[in-house]
Amino acid sequence: MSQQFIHTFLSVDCVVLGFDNEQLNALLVKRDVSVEEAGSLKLPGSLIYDQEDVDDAASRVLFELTGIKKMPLRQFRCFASPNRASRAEDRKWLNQAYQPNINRLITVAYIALCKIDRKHHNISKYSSEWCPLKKIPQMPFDHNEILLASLGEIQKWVEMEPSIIFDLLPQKFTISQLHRLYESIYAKKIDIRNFHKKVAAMPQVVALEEREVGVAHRAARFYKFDKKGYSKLKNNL
Amino acid sequence: MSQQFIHTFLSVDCVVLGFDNEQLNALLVKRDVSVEEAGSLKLPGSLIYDQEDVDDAASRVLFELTGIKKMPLRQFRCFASPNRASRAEDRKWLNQAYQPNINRLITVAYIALCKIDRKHHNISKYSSEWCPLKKIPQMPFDHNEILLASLGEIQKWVEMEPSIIFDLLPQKFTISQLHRLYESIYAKKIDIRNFHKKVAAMPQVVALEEREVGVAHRAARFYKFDKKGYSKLKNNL
DNA sequence: CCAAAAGTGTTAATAGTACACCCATGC
DNA sequence: GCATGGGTGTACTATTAACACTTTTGG
Repeated sequence: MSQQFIHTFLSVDCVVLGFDNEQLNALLVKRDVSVEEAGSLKLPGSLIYDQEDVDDAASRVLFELTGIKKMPLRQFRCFASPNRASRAEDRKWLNQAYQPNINRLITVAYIALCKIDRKHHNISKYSSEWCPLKKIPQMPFDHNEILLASLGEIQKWVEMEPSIIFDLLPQKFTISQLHRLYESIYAKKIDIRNFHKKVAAMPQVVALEEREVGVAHRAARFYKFDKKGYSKLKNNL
Repeated sequence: MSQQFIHTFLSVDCVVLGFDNEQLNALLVKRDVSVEEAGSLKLPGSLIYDQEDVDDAASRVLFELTGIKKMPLRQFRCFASPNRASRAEDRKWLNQAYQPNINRLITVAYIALCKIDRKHHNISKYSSEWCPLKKIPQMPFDHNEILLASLGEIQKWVEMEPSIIFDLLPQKFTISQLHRLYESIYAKKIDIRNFHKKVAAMPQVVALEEREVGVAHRAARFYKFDKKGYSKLKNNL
């Protein structure tokens, strides 16, 4: 009776998104062993420890693989198809990277938003790199599926908690950066005049005196996200 | 090295909500062994099988414990605190119900919406019963926490996919039933006249000729949810 | 002076909110 | 005839969507 129940390893995988003023990028790690068949780039992820909550594991793994700390991480789904780790090359890699005879692997997927200029040290045996969403290669396991699913989640997340979008932008940003970011996330055109109006109505976005320099057109004004103003706003609801 | 990674059982737990024209109820199961310390009512849930996806496991477990089939089930979070199954009475029950030495248990939580008049057979060694949300007892593991978390999810779910709310109502329902249901889910008063207007603007809610009989006041009109009209509407977007 | 992106207002349509009285029925 | 819940309309406000030209700057 008892062996019919699953007894398994559990992993976390993180979809870390960054914005390069043009498009959304995902942070992928390069595996040191060459498993060409399934591609060597994958989502940052690893097995969780024995006495560890999954949420803690996600933070830890992200730090270990990319050097990134204190990222807002959001759990969004458990991927548990019985076949998700059954391709020969994936099993081979699991055996090399962890231990033999991992028969099945269930993963809990997370999303995180990251400033793309943030340094991601290459701490471990992995190196990490930003990859534009349009150029995502074939990845091992169901990582392509996980990434795809995460894109729907981020829209919902931003709608629920609009302030997180500023985690994708540098400290100082222009309205058009913010505009392009909104257009990327919602994957649609947003009228620029209505957008200015909308931003003007956000007390947490404050204009700075500083402007762009050295651009071959009218210099754009910089804005910053005012966390304090934002929490005040929230508390007054 | 390898023993630091978790190697664990995995369960699913389902929060099944029903509406009795007054308030939301959760479907709980009664355990056959008496574990009084932690209460004998719990969320329907069980371990998943070796070759089973978690989503499939949720449907199966719900059927096995309550007799309910083909419920829209929505995964909403993985609960994995290292201590969630470490209370002595919970471990004792796990040992009795499944097998000895389950050291830790990670669960994937689901929400489902159910017509409360739907018969839930008492198929297994469990019997199931509806329990008003205001009278939920102390439950084992972190089931109280899971139930609480699910209530936030259902609001979001209904906003995203309003048609699911009709899964909580009988085939024929009155506007005030629907009204009370909205008020329960959003936990706030909704103006009845504006509500009538809102319902009138929903092409998928169609008025029937039939009315209530034998009530000590003006008889209310019945309405039904027109699935076809609804999908047509969605496809035209 | 030209290319390139920044910045700026008005109007119309839609959705949401507030609010109070008469109607039908059983007892 | 009275208690109980069913059903109805209007006016105000807020939000969203559509739409085009002038400004600044570097080259």
